[in-house]
Formats: sequence, structure tokens, C-alpha cells
Amino acid sequence: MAPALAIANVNATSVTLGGLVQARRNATATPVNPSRWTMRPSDALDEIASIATVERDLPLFREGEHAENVFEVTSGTIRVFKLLPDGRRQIIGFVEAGDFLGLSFNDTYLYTAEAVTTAAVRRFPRRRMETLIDENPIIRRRLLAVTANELLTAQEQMVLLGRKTAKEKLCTFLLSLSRKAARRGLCDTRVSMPMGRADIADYLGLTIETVSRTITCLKTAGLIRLLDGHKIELTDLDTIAEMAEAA
Amino acid sequence: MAPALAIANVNATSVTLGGLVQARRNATATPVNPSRWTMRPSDALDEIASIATVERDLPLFREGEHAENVFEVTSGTIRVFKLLPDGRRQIIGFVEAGDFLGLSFNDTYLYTAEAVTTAAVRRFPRRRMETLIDENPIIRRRLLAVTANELLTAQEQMVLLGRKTAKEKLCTFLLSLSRKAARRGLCDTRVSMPMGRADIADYLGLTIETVSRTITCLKTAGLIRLLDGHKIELTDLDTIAEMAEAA
DNA sequence: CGAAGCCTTGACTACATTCAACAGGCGTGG
DNA sequence: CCACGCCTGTTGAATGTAGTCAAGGCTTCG
Repeated sequence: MAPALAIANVNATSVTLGGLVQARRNATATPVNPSRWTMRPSDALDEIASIATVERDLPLFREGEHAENVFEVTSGTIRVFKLLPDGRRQIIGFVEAGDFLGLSFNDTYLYTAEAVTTAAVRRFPRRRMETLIDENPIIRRRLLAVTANELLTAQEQMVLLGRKTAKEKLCTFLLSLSRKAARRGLCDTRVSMPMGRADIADYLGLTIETVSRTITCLKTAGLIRLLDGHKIELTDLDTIAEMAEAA
Repeated sequence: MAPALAIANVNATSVTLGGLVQARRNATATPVNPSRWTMRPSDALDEIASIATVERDLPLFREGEHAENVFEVTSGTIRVFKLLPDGRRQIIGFVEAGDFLGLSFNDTYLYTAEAVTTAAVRRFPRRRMETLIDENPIIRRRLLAVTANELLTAQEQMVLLGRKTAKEKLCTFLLSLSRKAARRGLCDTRVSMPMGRADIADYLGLTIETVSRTITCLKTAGLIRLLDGHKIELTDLDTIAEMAEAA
């Protein structure tokens, strides 16, 4: 996924606002033509979109803030999480190119979104987004599908968090990385894993130590190999898939 | 919440089909007038609704089945869950009067729905439901709101499952019972808890023993009292609320 | 080269699970 | 009517999985 041009454009004329490096898009001068760089066709959303980048570890928005925008990630990875008062963190999900963020139908954001890697997003004002949803059946169905998919993912994550062992959790996680990669036409056995151990731990409801130990265990069993550059090779995807549902 | 009349009507002319006792509604002869019995005004959904009851412990539908209908619960409680191949169960939620079920936007149901108590539901054919969503902005916004709320609940449940202790889980659960009761105008300190320990355990990601022990602990601490008829008194709601987020 | 951050590993602990026994309620049938 | 079995819930003791605390290795980067 390489909207590199778009990012370059943004950065060239960008203004930093908190964690958000943003550039109001000049619709005529530098029209965004995402279809050249991704599978996604240009759509009615382009009409109301502006683009921006978020630097590593900086927030795109925070839980409780007034929800003014909806976002679509075009490159990079973003972590979405909720915090307990004492600082415990539960990562709800990792959001990547093609995924939407902040579709709360609520006045405030329900979670915090932070960049795992520097990320590029399309930004849509919520007001105009809502109008568009009412008027445009295609956009509507697409967002409905996105939301439904989010619900499905959330429910599967509940099964993972409530009923799976550490090893099953890790294998499920690796499998989902593989599936995501495959869905975007990448190799499903050499996948990128840009998030750190702490992020994985907070996503799977474990500690960094347990994540590390379990990864070592899978490595020793010959199921995976750690590669440079936050990459991981899934040597035995079948066994990983089996272990994802039964220890 | 007493759609007792409606239930009586159904039972009088009902046919059993699996777990589902159903009666095709005769729109002119016995018009459903839910507004007399609940807060909900009659709506466009009435046009395509039929009503049915599900007996205790019987399924309304199963995960993987072709999703032909969408349901709205009008009385009783339904548990929604997913199973792992080896039988481990994660309850996604308890669905009560006013809640919707089976809004999958998918061809098959993503989870199983079983009656905790005998329950009454309104049933809508998915096809006609989809048409209605496209045509009727009011219905659409309502279902969008329902879905968004489901997502919020799911995300909060992830925090619970991934990051809370047994005591915090139980307190959060009790608090949610109280909130639900309050929302429908019932007493928020003497609430009904129709599900058994096994259901609670599978909802909170615990075992029945841990649920039982934790309840005993809360009882000993003077925060709750168990009453007859699956009722529970929340003696100290404030402390319960505190303990829901920090041990 | 040194400092910082991330990851790994080890030893010990603790929370929740497992295994087991038992109590109480309820319906059925003798 | 009581006896019995069944089911649900409670309690106890032992176990185990993952957490906590602590130290050390490795990479990265100034």
C-alpha cells in the first residue's frame, strides 16, 4: 500500500496541530487520486475529504474529545484503545489502510487513536459525512458493511479475551495478521508486525513478558521466525491456525 | 415491561418450530399495539413484523445458520454467544426488551441466540428489513444507533475481559444490570438477574466457581444481598461502581 | 562509546482454575 | 407424604497459568 505521493504532498504543505500534521486539500490544484495507488476506486467521499498524517506515537484523537471528524486510514497502522482510570490499557484494534475510524454516531470519541507507525488518513467532517450517509445509498451501504465488520471483529475478540489461552491468543493474532496481509494481496507468510510487545500485550489481554515468552515458545517449536524490520515469518501457518482455536 | 397480552395472543394460536413458538400475525384481526404496553411507539416496522416466543434454553437461531430474520426482543432475556470447537463458550451479551438481534448484514448469523427465560420477540424478514432501511430514514437512524450502541458495549466488554479482575468484572456486571433497569424505569437497586452462574461466568470470562466465590465475597462485604426469584439487591451501589473500575 | 529503549529470560507469586465434596431447592414417583 | 434424583450453587484444597519483580542482552541512536 503506497500512497507515498499523497503523503509527500501533504508534508510539503503541512501544519502540525497536536499529533496531527494536516493539510486542507486543494481540490483543484492537487486532486487526490487514490485509485492510482490503491485498489479503492475514487468515490463520493473524496468530495468532503482532506488528508493528513500522524506521527508515530502521537494521537489522532482522544477518548472523550468532541468527535468532529471521521477518518479513513490510507497508510500506516493506528492503535485504538481505551484506558481504565489506573492506567490499564485495552487495545480495541489495529487500524490499517482501508479501515475507518471514529464512526461513533456519538458526540464524542469512544476511544483514543494513536499512530503505531507514521500514518496517513483521509479526514471527513462528521456533519457532511452524515448528510452523505442520508443521501448516498452506496456510501451508506459501505459504511454499514464496515460497521458490521467491526462488530464481528469485536465479537471474535471477546471470545479471544474471555476464553483463549496465551498461546491461542498469540496464534490467533498471527493468523489475523496473515489474513489481513492476504486480503491486500501481500504474502501471507512473511508479514509486517509494526507494533511493539506492549501493544500486542494490551491487545491480547496479556503482559509483555507473557507475549515475549509465548513468541519464544512458538519460535522454538519452529512455527515462526523473527525477521528484521518488524517482520515475522509464519513457517507453519496450518499449525498456527490449529493452535488458534485449541491448545 | 408487560407485553403479556401479546404473548397470550401468540400462545393461543402458536405453532412450535424448533425452539421457536411462532404465530404469523394477522395484521387486521389482532393488531399489535405495543405502545400500550411499552414506551416504544408503534412504527413502520410493525408493517413487516410477526411475533413469536422462545421457550427457556431453546435457541432462537444458531451461529452459521442462514440469516433469514432480524428480531427485536419484547420480553424476556436472550443470551447471545459464540463457541470454540472444544465447547468453550463466550457470551457476547444478554439481550432484553427493546434490543435487536441478528442485525448481521451478513448471510449467516454470527452467533447463537438462546432464551435465558421464555422470551417474546418481533420477527422481521431480512429482505424487507433491508428495503425498509433504504427507504425509511427514521428506521435507518434507529438501527444505526442500535448498532453503534452495540459496538460501544462490545468495546467496553473487551476492556472488562482483557484487563479487569474477577471482582471488577462482577461489579461491572452488577452495575450494568442496575443501569439497564434504571433505563427502563425500574428500581436500580433491586434488579432481576435471570441468568445462572454458568451464564454469568461465560459472559465475564470466568468459571462458575469464581463467580460464586466473588458473589459471596461481595455479599460478605455488605454490598449486595441475594433475594428470592433471581433477584439481587445492590445495597451499596456507589461502592460497587467504584470497584467496577479499580480493585 | 554510552545511554535509552525494547525485548528476553529467570525466579517467585498470586489469582483464578480445577477437582472434589456437599448443601439446598424442586419435581417426580413410590 | 417422604424418598430420591437432578440441578444449581457454594465451599474447600490443590494446581497451574499468567503476572510480578528483577536482571541482563541487544539494538539503536545521539
